[in-house]
Amino acid sequence: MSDSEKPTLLIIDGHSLAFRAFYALPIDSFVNREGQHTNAIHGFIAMLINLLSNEKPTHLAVAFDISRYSFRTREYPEYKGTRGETPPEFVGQIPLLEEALHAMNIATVTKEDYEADDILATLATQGAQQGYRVLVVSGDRDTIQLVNDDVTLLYPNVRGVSELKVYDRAAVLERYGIEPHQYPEIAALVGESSDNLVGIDKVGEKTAVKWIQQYGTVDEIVAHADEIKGVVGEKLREQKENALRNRRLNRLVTDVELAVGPADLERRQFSEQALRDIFGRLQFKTLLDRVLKIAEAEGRLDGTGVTELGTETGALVTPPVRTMIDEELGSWLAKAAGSGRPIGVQVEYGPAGVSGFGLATNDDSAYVPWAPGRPDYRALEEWLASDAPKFLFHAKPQLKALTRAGIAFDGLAFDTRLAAWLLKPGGGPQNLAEQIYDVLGETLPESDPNQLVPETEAINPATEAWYILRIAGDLVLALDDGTRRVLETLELPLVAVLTRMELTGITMNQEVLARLRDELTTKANDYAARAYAEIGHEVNLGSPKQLQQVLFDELQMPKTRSTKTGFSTDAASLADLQEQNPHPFLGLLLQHRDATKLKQMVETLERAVEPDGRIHTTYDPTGTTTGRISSNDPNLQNIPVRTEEGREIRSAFAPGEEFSTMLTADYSQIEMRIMAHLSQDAGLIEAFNAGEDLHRFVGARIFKVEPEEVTSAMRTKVKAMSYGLAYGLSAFGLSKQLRIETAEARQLMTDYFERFGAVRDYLRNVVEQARVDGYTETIFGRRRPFADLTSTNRVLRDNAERAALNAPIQGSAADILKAAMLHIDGDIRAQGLGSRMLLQVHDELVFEVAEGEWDALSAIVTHRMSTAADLRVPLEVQIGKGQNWDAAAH
DNA sequence: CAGTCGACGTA
DNA sequence: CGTACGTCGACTGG
Repeated sequence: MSDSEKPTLLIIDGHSLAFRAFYALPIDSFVNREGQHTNAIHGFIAMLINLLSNEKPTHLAVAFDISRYSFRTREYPEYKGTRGETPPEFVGQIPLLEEALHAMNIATVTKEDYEADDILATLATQGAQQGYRVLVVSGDRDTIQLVNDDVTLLYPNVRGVSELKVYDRAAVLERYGIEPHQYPEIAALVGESSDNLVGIDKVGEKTAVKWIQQYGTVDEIVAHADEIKGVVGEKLREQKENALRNRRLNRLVTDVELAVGPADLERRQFSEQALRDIFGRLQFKTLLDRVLKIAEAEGRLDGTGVTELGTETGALVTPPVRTMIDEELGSWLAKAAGSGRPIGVQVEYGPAGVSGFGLATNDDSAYVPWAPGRPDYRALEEWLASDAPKFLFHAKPQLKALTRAGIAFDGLAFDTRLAAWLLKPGGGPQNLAEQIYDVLGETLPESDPNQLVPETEAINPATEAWYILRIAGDLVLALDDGTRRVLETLELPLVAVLTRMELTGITMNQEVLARLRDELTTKANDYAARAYAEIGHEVNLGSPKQLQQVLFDELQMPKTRSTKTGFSTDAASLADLQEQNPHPFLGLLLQHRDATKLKQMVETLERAVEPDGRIHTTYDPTGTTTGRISSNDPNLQNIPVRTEEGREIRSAFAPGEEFSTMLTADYSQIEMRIMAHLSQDAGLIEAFNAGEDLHRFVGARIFKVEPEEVTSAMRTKVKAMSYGLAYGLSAFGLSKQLRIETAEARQLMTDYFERFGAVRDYLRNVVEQARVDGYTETIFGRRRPFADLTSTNRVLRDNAERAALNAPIQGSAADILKAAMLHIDGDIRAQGLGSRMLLQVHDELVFEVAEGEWDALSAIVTHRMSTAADLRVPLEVQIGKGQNWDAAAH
């Protein structure tokens, strides 16, 4: 068979090429509307298009590294150690590139513990044996060793990826004077700086080639080292171990066990829609047209929706699920968990409890049906309870189910949902199927819960576990060091703490709630009746639309701030109306609002009380963009505190029966303290170190009076100003809030910044830095990306600026309390205390205190909260004690 | 019945 | 024209 009749197998080293493209194309010219850099993807796809039209491959695959670690780093930890941290602009491009490739239905191949080069070597070897013309595309010179009569290397120029240099056997002979398979012998002697492989001093390419031509291999050269004269001979004898080690490491593995072979890589049809989706997100208009043109010419568009998952798409092949019990499970676990490799875990559970486990390695998966108390599950239980690394998606609800079933769990080493949120705190996938599509670009067959006889079988937990590992492989590559640190030191350990808090819940005094509900119902009805009397008819006071009718049509009141659907009837607007146009209806309406709002809240809480007499909220550690935790079902982070009536609701939160009292602990002015720390403003730092009332201190400076001369009006203004700073408050906003003239507000801000100039410099700098970096960062290294800072739309840009200004402050405060929670939880357990942490409200923690433990607990909490971070100012903690949440406030 | 809006509780 | 949330009732579109 002549070459032109042979099928052509094209295999590409994905990372290597994407990295070359990254450095070849200007970073700033390729950014999509989300602020994601796309230059590497663009360059890669452009190169791919050229290859498709020039080489017309019949078979195609792109290989990716799964992580920086492989069997080579195990043998030689310094391997590739010279490579610095991934440039931030490169982060996130690989997953998107994979998505784009999947949209084109091009297979991507990875293998745990190996590098992409080894996959290339394996597929090239198999391809050549099976009669393919093989083209290998890689920017790694080690792949020269693969070249032979059937295998050609296409190597990107220094300039980038627009041109590829062809290395066939003749070209290698001409360039290096040796056979391709001998190339690694030379590299081993000379060394390869990009892999951090040090060669032999004084030996360059010339000497190496000479030796190889004479002796053939490094082994032989070393064996005859005595024959080599001069300084180089001496160096060789001294450093021969380097060369031998290099030779071991640069030998590519040609028999990696892969889920696919060349024949599986035949090019396939793909969906135009899927392609448009991803290229649309990347904003690759020209490339989309070019890909579509080629695909159409080749007849590769199938005109259908998103591609189905499975072998026929060229996606990685899902390993078959094996159901295991008894000894088989024990030995499977021992083997899979051997050498400390992580295992993907998906706990299957329902209302009746845990019903099974999905477990997976990269190429194998197992389903374990669960039945409590069977002795043959001991291996599983021991492994679950051990610190052997486990990768999960959304671990918390699964940990809750395990705890309820009495199954101990430890070793949460990765949570793909948490990791995805850290990388993109905006939203991200909520369930596994979404994340599989998001990260891997594959669509799961979804079973319709409404169908009696499902058309498709629900995905097995074992397969889910396998997907989780694959997703983790991709996400790990996208994590920068700071984000990884936040994940490993804060978010992952916090999962167990939040799990305990949710399971513990908080006792409610239901008599108090019932009494409140009665009182509020009476009040609300009373206000409503009196309000109706004022206007002469009934109206739904809860309907903004009907209220507008009453206020602006019937009562002819002046128009308020306009909303999308008319004019505002919110409390501030009604207060304004009351001033301009006093009417008893307005006051009654406001009072009715207050009463009904509180009544609804009480009723919500009553409904939420479970049979144990306690409310179990659910914390969402991915609920915010800044790093805070949110609370829902019910939300216990917005229980009223500002008004006397509202606080009565707090008094219904009580310690459990066996507990003596409640303890609340909160940070005072933590956000201002973080501002002082980050801005290093000498005045503000002094204010906190002086230990006197912050607003009084600041007020004295601004109004140029003695602290004791600061009036309460002055203090109010300063307080509003200080708090507003961290939100990006404008003079206009300040004037509105304080009901003062804009000029006065502007003067206040000028005076403020005159005295605390470093604060202004800091705030400006945060935004500027975020514009350059594309993200902000907290003290602990948590990042929040921002795209709109460079938007030409002023509203978008201004909003982004205020959010960017606030993110490091709010986020750092969140980090600090999280760190404190971890330490407190650790201490409570280490000291074997019975007291329990119940609630977290952003800067406050609530505990129930066991008999006789007040001193121990308050010491732990005070110590751990005040030392949770090392700032330039002290972290002040206030502790309160009382028989309910309200009474325990200070 | 699901999704959106206005309003309002918290830090 | 002040950041970050969750929840409610009314309303809208189907």
